[in-house]
Amino acid sequence: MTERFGPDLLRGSLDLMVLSVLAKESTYGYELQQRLRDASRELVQVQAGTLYPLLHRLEADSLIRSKWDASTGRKRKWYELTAAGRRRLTAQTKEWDRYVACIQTLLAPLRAQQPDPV
Amino acid sequence: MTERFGPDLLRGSLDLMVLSVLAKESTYGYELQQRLRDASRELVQVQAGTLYPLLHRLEADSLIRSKWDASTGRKRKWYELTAAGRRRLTAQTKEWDRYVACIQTLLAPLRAQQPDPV
DNA sequence: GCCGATACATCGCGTGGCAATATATCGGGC
DNA sequence: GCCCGATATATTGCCACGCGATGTATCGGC
Repeated sequence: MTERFGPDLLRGSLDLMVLSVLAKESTYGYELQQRLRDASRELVQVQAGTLYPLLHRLEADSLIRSKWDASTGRKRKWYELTAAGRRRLTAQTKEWDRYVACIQTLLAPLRAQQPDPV
Repeated sequence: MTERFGPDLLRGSLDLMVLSVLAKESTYGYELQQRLRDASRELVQVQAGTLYPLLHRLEADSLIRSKWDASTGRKRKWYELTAAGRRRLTAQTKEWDRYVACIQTLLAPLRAQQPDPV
């Protein structure tokens, strides 16, 4: 039962995660939160005070688009990716991969010294 | 010629990078900066205004230890890892690996949709 | 002597995750 | 009918930290 990831780690890729969830399927804030929690085995627990401002920010940047809808029973704010959002997602994924590869290289000699436990 | 990584990305792993450099070899601030720059092909360019406070922070947490020395020609503040620093490095590396694996899982369905260009 | 590289330091700014708090609605148990 | 916990969104203030700007000092080459 490992702890959830700290704020500094999340900072680098929360946007990416949210965009990727919305790329799979349009949804609303609260469910998005559950989705991230479940898909990460409780490791990514985005707080409400983080998520909603984040969504507003993405919308202000026209990366996502929102629409209030109560037809599914409850009044919810549904979000979907825009074309710009999809482009950003692609770019951000590439950026993330580059970053991971970079750190991997930096840590490589260290791992050689202390071989990783399989 | 890709751009250097943004502040939000670095936030998650700058400590880790600095600790890993010092694990290989004790050194001083300015050279540490060059080492990171070179080892990352210019992608990680830690600013002086970031590096020095960071080193002070690590030292305050007893993860590194410093010593002024001018015997190599110039007056420099040399840093080396403490035992606690080595332990932290190990822990932080594990945390990083877990995090990367987690994001990898979240992004997996996306990559399946849009297969990565070899 | 001047200038650029080396070397360390500090300040103020902006960003963004977080806890706390607020508000409203819904369904189930009693 | 009423209460309570889950659902659902929003805002506020706090704090950590990367960054640009700026300051200071030393060294070597021209």
